[in-house]
Amino acid sequence: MKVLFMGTPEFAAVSLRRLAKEKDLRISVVTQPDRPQGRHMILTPSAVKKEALAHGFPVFQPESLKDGAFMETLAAVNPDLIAVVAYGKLLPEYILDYPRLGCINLHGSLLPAYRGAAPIQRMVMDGVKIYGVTTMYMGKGLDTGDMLEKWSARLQDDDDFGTVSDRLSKEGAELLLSTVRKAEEGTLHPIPQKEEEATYAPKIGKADCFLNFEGSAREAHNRIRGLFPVPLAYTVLAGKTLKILKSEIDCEKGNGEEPGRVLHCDERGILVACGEGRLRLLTVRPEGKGTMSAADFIKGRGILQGQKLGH
RNA sequence: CGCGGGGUAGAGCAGUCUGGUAGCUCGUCGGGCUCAUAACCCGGAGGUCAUGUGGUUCAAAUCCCAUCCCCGCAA
Repeated sequence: MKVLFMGTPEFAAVSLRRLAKEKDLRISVVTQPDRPQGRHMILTPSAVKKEALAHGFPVFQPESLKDGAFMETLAAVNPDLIAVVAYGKLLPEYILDYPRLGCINLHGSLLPAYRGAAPIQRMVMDGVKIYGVTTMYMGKGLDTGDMLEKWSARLQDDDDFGTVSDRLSKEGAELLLSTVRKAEEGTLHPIPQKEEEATYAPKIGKADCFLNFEGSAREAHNRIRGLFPVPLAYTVLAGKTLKILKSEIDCEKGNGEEPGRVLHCDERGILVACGEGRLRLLTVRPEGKGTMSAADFIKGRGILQGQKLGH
């Protein structure tokens, strides 16, 4: 069976790696063009491209899917099925209609909740009870297609974006393979999404990462772990950004203290008043410095107690 | 070559502008105080100041040059 795999980040590369173990699949890969990335704007290939090259799969990196050039590529590859995982662009209708067995997408949430670009971060930031992944036939809209298979688990207190993403990429890869096999056999049972239950998970922006402690301690804690290990939540201390990597909830009840005020500093961390409850910062990264425990941050910088975080 | 901050004792920092004996907080080791202690007091050990056996100088953590590494912004 000829499969065209479309994906870009590491989350997608895990699925590609899994499919690559299936010797009967003839895989071609489409991924985003290399982009200048990082501190020195170095042209960097996507995680999926690296994975594809490691297996010797043909790789295509069209700037656009809408012009004629990609039509020729599609015709040349002539896939029986297209598998899409976090590719980063909506597919035009002619592609959706092309493969005989359809276009199957792996999405990082339990649809119809958290449609969109950043479902995993948003699930953790919202502190959902159950998280999961869904495979679906791709529709014209954003993550609107009929659902095929799901996998889910309970969100643990110590989970963060990193652990959940890691788990979902692995379980999602198995789920995608399962769905691909069932598509091949013709044993899938598509279930339409209930539009009225749909929610959206837009891309994470800078504003999503800012923490001013005005919400509850639990909200702040969920934001911090939902953004760990990237791109990280941050606040502002004395005019400089302070990234926050780890935290714990000290208490959840309101106590009328000014949000963002540093109440106490000791070897356990930095205790901060929130709109509701108190949060203890455990691991931070000051501007221009490396990651350090909050206790280390306190040393050498004098007392932080009474200072205000967030502006 | 996108812009910028940083690399000093096990950890976190000051000292660099204005070259001249290596400092602070904590940890660690020893001693003291105490019914006792994570508290307090006294003392000790621990540093080629990222790298170059680079340049300038009577003298370099400090000024100049090159390289490596970490981080913030931007994308």
